[in-house]
Amino acid sequence: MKASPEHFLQSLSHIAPLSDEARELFATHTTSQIVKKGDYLVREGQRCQHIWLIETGACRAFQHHNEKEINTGFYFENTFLTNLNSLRNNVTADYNIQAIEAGTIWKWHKDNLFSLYQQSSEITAFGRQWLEHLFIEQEKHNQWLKRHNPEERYQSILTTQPELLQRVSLTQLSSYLGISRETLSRIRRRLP
Amino acid sequence: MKASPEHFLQSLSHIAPLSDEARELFATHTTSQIVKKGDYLVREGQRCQHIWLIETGACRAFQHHNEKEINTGFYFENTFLTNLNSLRNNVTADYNIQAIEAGTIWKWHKDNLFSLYQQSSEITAFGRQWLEHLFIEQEKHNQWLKRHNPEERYQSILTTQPELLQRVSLTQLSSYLGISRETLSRIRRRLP
DNA sequence: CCCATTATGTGACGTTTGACACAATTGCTT
DNA sequence: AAGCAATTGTGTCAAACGTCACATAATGGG
Repeated sequence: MKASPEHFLQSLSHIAPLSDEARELFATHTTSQIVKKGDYLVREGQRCQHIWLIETGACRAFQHHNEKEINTGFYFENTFLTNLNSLRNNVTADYNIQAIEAGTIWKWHKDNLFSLYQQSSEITAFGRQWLEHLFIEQEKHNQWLKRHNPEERYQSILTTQPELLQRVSLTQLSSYLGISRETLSRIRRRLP
Repeated sequence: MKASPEHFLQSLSHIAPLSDEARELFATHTTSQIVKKGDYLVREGQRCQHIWLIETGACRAFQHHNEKEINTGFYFENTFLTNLNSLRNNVTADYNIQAIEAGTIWKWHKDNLFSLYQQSSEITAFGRQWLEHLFIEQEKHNQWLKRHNPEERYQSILTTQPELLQRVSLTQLSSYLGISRETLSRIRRRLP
């Protein structure tokens, strides 16, 4: 099997199933792209035109605020990412998406995506279910932020996504946790 | 036109259009319900079986944590609400949905909803677009929590959703802002 | 392999927040 | 209208956090 996103889409079947035909249709409209560390997929102020699927590598979403960078999400292999607000509502992006590791990604132009939705009700159903999944994750993240204090948030990263610490700098992680770099450093010192 | 959710669905057309036929199909599978202040639509530990549409009144989503209540969302007229994780994945709910004002709501059972998705690709497309909208709102809310300090968060509520202060207690609002009741009280004192 | 650059740790200090206790106010019920 | 319960405000104090400054460690390019 030549490299393609089809294998990934199949692995998603527990979240949102797709027939072989729909998967192939989806895969024929994508192109591969190599990204270097630091490359931007979208910048604040631009209009986002694609959705991406990370084959290898990692990306972050962040926005500038008061001379600092606020990291709002980290994305790794086999995840979709896009600036949905910009893509869907044709407005300028209010956050950046940047590669933090070199790698390769698949991309779909939004015109192709919308066309696929119209061609295949199965792909639309896939989109709905995928968005349900995304929404639920986002809602959980939201509750997590409000329910836990900084130390608890760091602890839960340690236990539930330890790989994050291997692939993301502590400076980036600190703003994701909603605290300063120094506070994160001190939390790490006083934990086992 | 007799009371029905159809009028509301039409008003959503800028977010997600529905034909007259699909709207009517959607509306024929709903039932009306009267809720009193304090009624629960879902409790933690139960399985959520419905989606609701608020015609009049207001609801909140909250979870218990360390003897306190963390409010994670407030919902008013003409908005859908459900515990999507519980509804979709058939797991027990990890947060409550409760009416905070008396009113009337429309409800759809999840079996009906899933059946409607299968009957009408237009309703599936509506679901996808509605979820896109929900995801974007949730994502913005997350960024807002990380970007602003408590005082800025309260300020932005004042300017962008002043009605929230009329319909939600300050105790409830404080946990939504991620701060204690007392801190919110002091922020209010030192602002004009 | 060395040096420059970046990332991370730490000390000091002022500010903010949370927790607890209690007072004042509001709102609802009878 | 009175009285009770719930909500909101406030005083005090300790703990947590942010900021600034600088030290140390790790990384990467030439």
